[in-house]
Amino acid sequence: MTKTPKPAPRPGRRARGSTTGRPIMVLLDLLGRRWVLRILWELRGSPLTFRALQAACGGLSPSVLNSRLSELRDTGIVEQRIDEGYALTEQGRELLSQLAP
Amino acid sequence: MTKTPKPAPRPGRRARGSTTGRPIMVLLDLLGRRWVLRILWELRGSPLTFRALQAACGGLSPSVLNSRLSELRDTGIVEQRIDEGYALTEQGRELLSQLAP
DNA sequence: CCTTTTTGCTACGATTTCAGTAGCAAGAAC
DNA sequence: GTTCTTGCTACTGAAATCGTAGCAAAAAGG
Repeated sequence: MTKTPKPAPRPGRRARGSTTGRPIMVLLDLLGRRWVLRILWELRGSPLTFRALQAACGGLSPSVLNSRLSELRDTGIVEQRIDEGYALTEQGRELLSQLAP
Repeated sequence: MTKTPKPAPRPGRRARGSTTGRPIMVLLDLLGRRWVLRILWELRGSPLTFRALQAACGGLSPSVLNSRLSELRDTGIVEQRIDEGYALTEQGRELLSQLAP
């Protein structure tokens, strides 16, 4: 492929996945992490406890699950409820509805 | 990729949820890999060459890019066109439209 | 022809992330 | 008290990814 029929060369973008300033890139980077989509998918119904969520995801490492849950809590997609476990926030539910695979 | 000729879209074993025969798990697993969502996002417009795609993704490793492109080609989401580079297939475009955040 | 540039892709050590198991503190149930 | 569940941390080996260098083939230009 030699002649790239690109009408306009895209402006040079320096975006390193997680360090970009564009929110869409941040979102893509967050969702692109391992198990994140799966976790959101498992939480789409009712809230799940830590261990129930771990079991639902095929017994992934608790360390990784904890990392993902921390990230998702920091971004306000997932929240922790007393006596219920982890659940999608309103924002997270809205996101998942737009992502519905 | 050093000595892995073509170990299927899944090196090792990561299809835990897919053992139930649910293709949604396979899809979530594929999309959950690093850079996959970003690659699809960059290809949403016009086809890009290998190097253009690499630059668009912030200069990710060519080895990783090649791996992801191979996986996406295997699943029929991305195709390679002569003199155009890589592009979304009709199936890939449909998938992205349902995923559009 | 020949030379230069671009492109697709591979190789490989260094770094980061993940898997897998074990285990602990706190609370509830018994 | 003991037993059970839950949320979570620690640790080690394996795997994925990064970052860079480089090559063969095709195209661009002379």
